[in-house]
This record gives sequence, C-alpha cells and structure tokens, in this order.
Amino acid sequence: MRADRGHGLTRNGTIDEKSKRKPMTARELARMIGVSQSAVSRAFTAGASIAPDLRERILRFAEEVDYHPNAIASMLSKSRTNIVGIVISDMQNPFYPALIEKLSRALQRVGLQSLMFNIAKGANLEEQLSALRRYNVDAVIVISATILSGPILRWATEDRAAILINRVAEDAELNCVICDNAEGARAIADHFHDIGRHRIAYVAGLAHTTTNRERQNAFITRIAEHGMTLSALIDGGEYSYYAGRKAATEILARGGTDAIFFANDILAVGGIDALHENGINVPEDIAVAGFDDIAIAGWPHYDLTTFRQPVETIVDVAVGMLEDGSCAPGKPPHVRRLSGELIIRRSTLVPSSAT
Amino acid sequence: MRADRGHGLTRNGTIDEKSKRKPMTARELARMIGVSQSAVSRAFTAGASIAPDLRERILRFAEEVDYHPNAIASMLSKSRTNIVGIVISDMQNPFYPALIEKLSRALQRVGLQSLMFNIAKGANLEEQLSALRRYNVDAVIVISATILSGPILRWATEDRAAILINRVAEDAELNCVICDNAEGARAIADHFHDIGRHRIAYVAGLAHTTTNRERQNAFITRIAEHGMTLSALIDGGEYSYYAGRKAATEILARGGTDAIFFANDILAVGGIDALHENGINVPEDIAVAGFDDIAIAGWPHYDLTTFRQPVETIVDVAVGMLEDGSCAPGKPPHVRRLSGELIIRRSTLVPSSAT
DNA sequence: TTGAAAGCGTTACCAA
DNA sequence: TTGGTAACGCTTTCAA
Repeated sequence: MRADRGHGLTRNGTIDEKSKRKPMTARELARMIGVSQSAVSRAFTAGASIAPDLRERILRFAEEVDYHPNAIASMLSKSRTNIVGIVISDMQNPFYPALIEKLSRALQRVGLQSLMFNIAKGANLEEQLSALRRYNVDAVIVISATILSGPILRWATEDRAAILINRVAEDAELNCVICDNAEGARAIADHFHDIGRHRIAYVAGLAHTTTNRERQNAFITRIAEHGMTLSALIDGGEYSYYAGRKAATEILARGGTDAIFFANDILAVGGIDALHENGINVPEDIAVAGFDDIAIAGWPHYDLTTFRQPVETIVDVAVGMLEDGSCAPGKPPHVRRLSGELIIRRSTLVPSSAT
Repeated sequence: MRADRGHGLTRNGTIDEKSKRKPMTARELARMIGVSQSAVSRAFTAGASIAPDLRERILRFAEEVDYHPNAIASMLSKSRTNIVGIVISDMQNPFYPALIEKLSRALQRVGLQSLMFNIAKGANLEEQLSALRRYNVDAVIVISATILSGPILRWATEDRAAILINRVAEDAELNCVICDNAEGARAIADHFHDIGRHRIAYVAGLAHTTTNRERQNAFITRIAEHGMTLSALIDGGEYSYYAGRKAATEILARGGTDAIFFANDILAVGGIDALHENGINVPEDIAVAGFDDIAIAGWPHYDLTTFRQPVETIVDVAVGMLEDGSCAPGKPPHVRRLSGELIIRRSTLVPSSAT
C-alpha cells in the first residue's frame, strides 16, 4: 500500500473555521520586531552568531506572542528530525515497558522524541518498518529479543544510526547494548552451587534468541564445571507466565530436580505458581531463579532470586552512543556488554530455621 | 531551554562519507522517467487525477530505484503529520502497556504513527508537552488517570484534535473514550450482594482521579441500595501493588469486612497477597474484586474477579474518532462511555464444596 | 553581527 | 489528465 488513505483528520470541517488560527511563523515574528527572519532563526539556534541582546529581545518577544519554531520545517531544511524510532514487539513481558519508559524519558531529556514502532509478530515487517524510513528518523533503537534480524539489518546499515538493546546481531555488524548474559547465568549457577543444589533444570524462553543462547550456554557450562547435573532442559517456546508454568509442570513430572533457572523472570514467576500448586515448597524442595529483576520478582509473594539487568545503565549507554555519534552510519559498530547484579531473595534462600 | 543542544547525531563524521548516499527525490525520479515531478507526487496520492497506466509506470519505476516519498516534506506542505502524540505517565500499571500496545497497532493500521510522550510526574509539564506542539502532531491522545487536566486542556483546545482515554475532563470540554466505571462498580456491588457479602470495603487508588470518583460513588451508592455496610473506605494513594497490600492490611486491622472492591486490579493483586500472608482465605473469609482485567488477574494464583475494560473497543472508538474527524478542533466534544464485562473468578467464588 | 536569498522535497493551484 | 510554479517555514550560505 503505497498511497495515502486520507483520514477524517484532513477534513477542514466548516465548524472549526473560527478556531483555525494558524500558528505564527518566524517571518511574521521578525516583521513584528523589525528584524530579519534569519535573526529569529538564529535566536533559537544554540551557538549561532547573534548579538546576545538581540537574541534576548527576540526570545522575549517570542514568548509573549507565543511563537514556537515549527519543527517540521526545521527537519526539512536540516535533514534531521530529532526523532528516534523505537522498535518493539513484546509489551507482555513487563521488562519491556519498564525499559521503554526509562528510555523514552532519557531521550526526552536530551531533546529526542520517541516514535514507537510496535511490530506485530506475523505481519509484514517491511511494510511496518517502511514508516521508519519515510519519517527519516535519526536513529533506530531495536528493543526486542524476538524480531528477526534480517530486515532490521538492512535498515540499520542503510545510512542510519542503529542500536540493538538486549540482543546482539547475529549476522550483521550492529551496535548493541546488552546485559552480560553469560555473567548472569554463571552467577545463578554459582549461587545454586553455593546453596548446595545439584540437580539443576534450565528453562529457555525462545531457544533461538541470542539472549537465551548466551544465558543457556554459560549456565550449562558452569553447571558442568561445578559437577552439578543438568536434570532438565526445556524450551518454553515463549517468554511468558504460562510457558513458565508449563515448563515447571514438566520438570516436576520428570522429577529429580532441586533448582530451576528460568531464562527470565516472567517465566520464573509462572514456574513458582505452578510449583506451589503442586505442593512443592520453594525454595526448600526446589529453588528458583530468574533473570531481569522485573517489579513482580520483588513482590513478597514471589520474592524471586534473579539477575538484575542494569536498565538505567543500558539506557544511559544507548543514549550516550546517540549523543556522541559513535553509532553513526559509517562508524564501526560496538557491542557494549554491561554488568548486572545478582539479587538473592527467598526463592533460593532456605530460611535459617531449616538449616 | 529554547535553543537546540546539538547531538552527536548531527556530526557528519569523516568516516561515513562513503555511505552518505542521499535518498532520491521525486524530481530526480521524474527526470529519469521523463515526466513532471507533479506526476510523481500524484502517483503516490490516492485519488489524485492521474492516468492509471502512468501511475502504474511511475510506481513500478519507483520500486525499482527504491524511491520513497519524503514524509517530512509532505508534512510541511500538507500541514499534516500523520503522527499522533500519545501522552502517558504510568507504565507501572500493566493495564497501560497493554492499552498502548493495542492503540499503537491500531493507529499503525490506519497509517498513523505514535509519538510517545512519557510524562514524568514531578517535572515541568509545559516543557515536556512543548514538543507536542512543535512537532505538529495531528492529534493528541492522553492515556493517564494521573495527569492534571489544566495544561492538557489548553493543549487540546489549542487547535488540535484531542482524545482522553480512560479519564474524563473535569473542567474542559474534551473528547473522552472511557469505560463505564459506574456500570462496573455497580456490577461488582451486585455481585458481592449475590454471593451474600454484607460488610464491604472499598479501596481507592488516587482518590481525586475521575476514574476513581466514578467507581467509588457508584459503588458506595449501590452498596447502600442493597442494604450492605461500607465497612471501610481507604485511599491507597496510588494505583500500585504495594498500595493494595497496605490497604488490605489496614482493612484487616479494622476487622469486620467480608468483601473488598479495589479500584483496580494491580491494587487487588497486592491486596490478595497481603490477605494470604495474614492467613485470610480468599474468597472464603474475604472476597476480592478488582477492575480492568489485566493479564495478572487471570493468573491462576490470583484468579481475580474483575470488571473487564473493553480495551479493543476503546481503541477502536478512539481511532474511529480520529478517522471520521469527529474530534477535530472545532467540533463539539463527545464522551463515549463503553460497556465492560464482569469477569467472575475464584476470588469471589466460594467453591461449591463449601456451600 | 546582520539581512537577503537560495534551498530542503513535497503538495496544491492554475493553465494548458 | 498533465506540467509549471508558487507555497510550506525553516536553515544556511553569501555579501554587506
């Protein structure tokens, strides 16, 4: 669908003629003050060569008559939008809304706006992303473990700054900001070892995602190094509460597990509920750990041991890459792996009375 | 801060010169084909008067050479951005991410993009919203129960289509799409009556929000009509899990309550956990109901009776108002109140064995 | 430091 | 139906 559709928004109804007061332009303002339009433009441009008092006068006057520069016109002449496209696909996992909230605020703070591209799973990626190109966003931030990298890759390499958050590019050379998944997985494995568990299960979300592979590989390796047994390895098929429940049930059916590491918190939360319903005590019978540290993990009912992603740092690093231009189209891509933090809670902590 | 800051994004590094291939323009394409630039524009404009075969030829050629119309230029000349500003402030309550996800997808489907304005609570609203005006968004959709209506009001009335979702305007005449809160509250009250509860507590989120007032007033009124007792009326102070916990604890301390209606699900979920921890059986000792029907409400562990907001319908109605122009600046505002659905789950359903 | 004028890439109006 | 040409409102040379 290349052609416009035309919305009611276009219609200039008859009723609203009276309110049709068009916003003032720089030219009009200039005429009112008796300066050139260029002067007005310069007054609003940091670092432009303009006399301080003239700028002050223009800005004051602008405020009075409620003049605001038209950003669209500015975009056109500068070929710069100050908009970053945020590509997301999974709002069900609470980790993402939390991340997006922090990210959009951080962007706002440096004067960047967030244009949201909520990619539906099955749909035509090309079409959904076409707006990304047409709107000339300055940069693209992809927040999603579950989007194919093929089309994204093209977009990123296509003369546009791009950053992947929480995943790495498999085939393409792209900028990535990511939590050190291996570090986290090893921390969990070590912790299971510390609390004396031996028969360990791992539950993947989407097995093929880079996030999962990094966690899974590091975890399994470390488990082996400790001489512990991998009692089960399950692919939940998706990062969801219900997938977590199902996986836990399956693990119970097999038996012989005394600790489970779920690839992320939302899985783990589902897992804990399923364990409880089956009369299993957490952590006495089975210890449980997750990854991310979403808000729910901290709820007293779950009190889930997890590896906290450094969300603030991730956001800061990403925004920093935008600001210092290190993610500009031609530059060599960087992968920034950030340390997280093991958060030990009750789900792995046997009460001292039981010791 | 009126002046630009300048980001690294601006810098035209030296490295990326080679990738600096500027996108083709309509004029260039026109010259290649040997038609006028106007023709190219028309080929991409639905309903423009252009010969079908000419359009076809242009579109085919455009595809070949990868020409895409520059949306920014189009915005400038049409004074229309196809962007709607989405104002949000509370991503912690899972209801909002779910709503935003559906909304942004629906907008995308009709060719509208979503520019996210994530309003931080304490901060300067004027400044945060200034981008809304500068970017010339075609419409503003406010999704937030907790933002003051004063500044928003100004914005909405200021020559711009505006819709409030999930709240009504108190002082201003604005378009609203909202769940029928009173209907929901009454449904819960009736349900409590049906299951034979008499001493009822109500937990507000933010007491002053329109959402809460509608629910609270209707609920209390209906409770009285049924001859039931309002055993407690608590203002949680915020719509959060922890506020719910605290409220539940308070209610327990007072005693004499056999059913609680929390103003929304996230409160109720916290409430249930707190009740459990205090050895209270839900629903045997105290029945619990919420409002919204967020995903967590359906989790087996909570299995929360709630009043489901018709999110899909809300979104459809809002998008419809944008499309048919009924929310255009000059038109009289409408308040669309939509019916929800009582979802009865275990939190109010005493197992038949206990009957 | 200032002002004039040429873009930026479209859309829309007017003749042809 | 077509092409030419003014806007659209800003930024950015280029002279002054």
